[in-house]
Amino acid sequence: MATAASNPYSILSSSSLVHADSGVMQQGSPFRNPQKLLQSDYLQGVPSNGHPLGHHWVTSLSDGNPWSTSLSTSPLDQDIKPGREDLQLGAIIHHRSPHVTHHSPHTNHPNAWGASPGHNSSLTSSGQPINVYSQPGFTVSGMLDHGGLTPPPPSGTTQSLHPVLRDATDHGDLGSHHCQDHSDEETPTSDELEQFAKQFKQRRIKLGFTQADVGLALGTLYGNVFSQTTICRFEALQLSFKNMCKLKPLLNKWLEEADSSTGSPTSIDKIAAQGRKRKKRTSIEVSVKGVLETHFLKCPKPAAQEISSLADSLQLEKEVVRVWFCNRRQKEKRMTPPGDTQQHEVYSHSVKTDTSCNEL
DNA sequence: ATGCATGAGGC
DNA sequence: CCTCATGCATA
Repeated sequence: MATAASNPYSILSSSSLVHADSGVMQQGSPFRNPQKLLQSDYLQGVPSNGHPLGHHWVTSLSDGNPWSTSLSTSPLDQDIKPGREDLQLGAIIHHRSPHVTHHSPHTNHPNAWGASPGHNSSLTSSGQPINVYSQPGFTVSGMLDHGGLTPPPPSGTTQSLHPVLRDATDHGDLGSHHCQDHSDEETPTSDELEQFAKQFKQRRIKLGFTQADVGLALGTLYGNVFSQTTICRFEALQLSFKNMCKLKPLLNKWLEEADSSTGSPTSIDKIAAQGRKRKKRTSIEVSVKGVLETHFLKCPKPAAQEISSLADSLQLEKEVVRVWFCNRRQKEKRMTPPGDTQQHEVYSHSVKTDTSCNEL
């Protein structure tokens, strides 16, 4: 509690220490499946029970369902913004392509991910001609077909996420001519992404690269640097559908590059790690998290004032609480819903049917 | 592998 | 203030 009480940012006075130790590529853990959900991962798995897969997430979020609403809500597809990194030193000539990943301008609201069980039919809201060429279930994974180097993908996994995978061929309202000539440019299906992520990971490990290596390689090869975190999340399908789609082509290219080059000097230049004032990460105690969780179940989107009072009672900064809710919501929207395969017992917390959760 | 955080866009 | 993409720092 007191750890983050009023601790300002770490000062970077004249003795600005540059910890360039970030070069340590430690984990090369070739084994997957460590351990999952260590904390109470809750999950609003309502008492519906029913599903053998038991993943029935986000039903409670009324407006948070991106698989149909959010994607189409965006007036325009946000294209990639190159200048995200703020390196103030011009010593490094970091040349980057203006828009390398500019593939699908719009018309990509594949909502193929986890359509809410209530079957939302919200596309074609503006009457735009959407015709996705994606096959449900299996598609031609036309990637890396280099000789017989690739082992057969373990396609027999029981962990199938997203039970409700609506196929694009189902659209019959505007001349649904499902042509299947897509490979990697068009929006893939969630299943495709899942397969790719899995293959990607195993190839990466076989080739002896760490997640961090890949992230850096992407930067040098295509101008988009990514962190270990992002690569990790990609492999674990913990990104939003849209985000996954964006990253897939890049990773695909890296994969081709990597396995075509036998022992090539994948030397990458490290861009200077710029020191920025970052707030010390607040460590929220488990008990406090439990309280926040409870509140989240009641109301995932508390009003500002409610956040304030909550923060006050928990002795946390308001900003911390606000951010917690933001992150919690974001987490809810990830591709892999918590506990898709192993659904443990969820405590049936009687959620208030009451839509308003303000108590002030 | 993940929790908390930053920041750009958008209402 | 929110969402969304992304990452430092940490368990």
